Amino acid sequence: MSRKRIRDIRNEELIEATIVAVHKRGYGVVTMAEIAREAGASAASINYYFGSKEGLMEATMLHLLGKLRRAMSEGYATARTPRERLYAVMDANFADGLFTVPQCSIWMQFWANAPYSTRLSRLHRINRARVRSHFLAELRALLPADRVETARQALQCYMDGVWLQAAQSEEALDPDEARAAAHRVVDLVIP
Amino acid sequence: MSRKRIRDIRNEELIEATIVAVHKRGYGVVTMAEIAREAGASAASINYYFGSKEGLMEATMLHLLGKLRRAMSEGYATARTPRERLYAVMDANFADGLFTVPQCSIWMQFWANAPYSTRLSRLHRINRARVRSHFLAELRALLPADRVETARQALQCYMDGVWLQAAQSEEALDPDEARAAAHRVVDLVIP
DNA sequence: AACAGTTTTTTAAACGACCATTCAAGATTC
DNA sequence: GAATCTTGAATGGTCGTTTAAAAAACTGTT
Repeated sequence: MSRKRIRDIRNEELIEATIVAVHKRGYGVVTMAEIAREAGASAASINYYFGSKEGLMEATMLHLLGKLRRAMSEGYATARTPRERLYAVMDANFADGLFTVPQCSIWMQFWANAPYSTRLSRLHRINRARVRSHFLAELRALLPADRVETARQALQCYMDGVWLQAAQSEEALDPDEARAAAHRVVDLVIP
Repeated sequence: MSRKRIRDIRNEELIEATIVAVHKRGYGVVTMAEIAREAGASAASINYYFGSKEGLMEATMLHLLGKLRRAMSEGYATARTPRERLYAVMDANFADGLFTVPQCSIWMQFWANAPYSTRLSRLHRINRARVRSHFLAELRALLPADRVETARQALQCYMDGVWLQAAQSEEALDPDEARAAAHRVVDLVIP
């Protein structure tokens, strides 16, 4: 039990260090040594835990996807109407613990690199399909059928676009404001 | 004059090869040798023309930005009403010669890497500001002042989001359909 | 509490591969 | 014959991964 715990703690620490290091230096050029320094460990120990650099990156992506999935489940649990659930999908993407520059940044990097890794692109496709089906389910209850698809594209692309911009930001983000803006966009699309 | 011509031809060829090679292999991992092979030249000759890998990448980005700027100017020239000009901004982003998988892909890669290069991020900021001011100018003529900013965010982020998705596509893109979808989104936001 | 044996964790150093860039010599164009 | 262009080979450096050995953590026994 205690043995298991150590492994989990190290995993978490190394993944957090990966997020920070990738944000600081960029996915393409960050080195194992830099990630290790960020975590106060050695490059060799990262390989001990994750097998390879690619394994570390995949684990980091899984970690972020899990965070996003949990944030969305929580929101869904309390939302009662289709519109509230639509807000909830948005809010999950702009949740306090998720909508930070380093995380938007690393998400962008993964996104850009997903086409070159079958494992990453698989994770990516699954996540996108889930968001998509959530949007469709709620929009069908709010709009006539012939306007659902356009609204879905508008909202889903909006979310992606906000993250894309956020990754470029030089100041800290304001999740509250982001959620408020997202609600305004929802209200614009579905009066 | 003829000497000048050769240099221009080579520049163009090498930049096109760069776009294809970066699309195939990824910005972070593509090598000079791969770009050279794509162009049917040697890695050394790329350095002869562009000085360094970073110089080549910057020139490629400038090339793409120029394309986008020209596409937008053309559209603006014929558009007569604010709504038509709004369509024109969208159409420029989804123009036939621009909205292809390799170009969306490389754009994404540059985007992801812009924060780590002062030169790239500068180009990026300038382009974004120009698109933004175009949007604002037209939207102010179409909407009450208190709804302009929300509409601008919705449309600009939508554009970014579409590119982001397009970069992941495994099939060829359909610029016609993309423009039609963009028009529908404009109509959704500005009834 | 102390100790010896076992397992898990850590890292310094070595390895091997890869890559951007330079350079000098040759090819091409004017 | 001079200027421009091209490239094979050499250079110098970087990085991911492996390895072997040490350190630390744990276990059961006395």
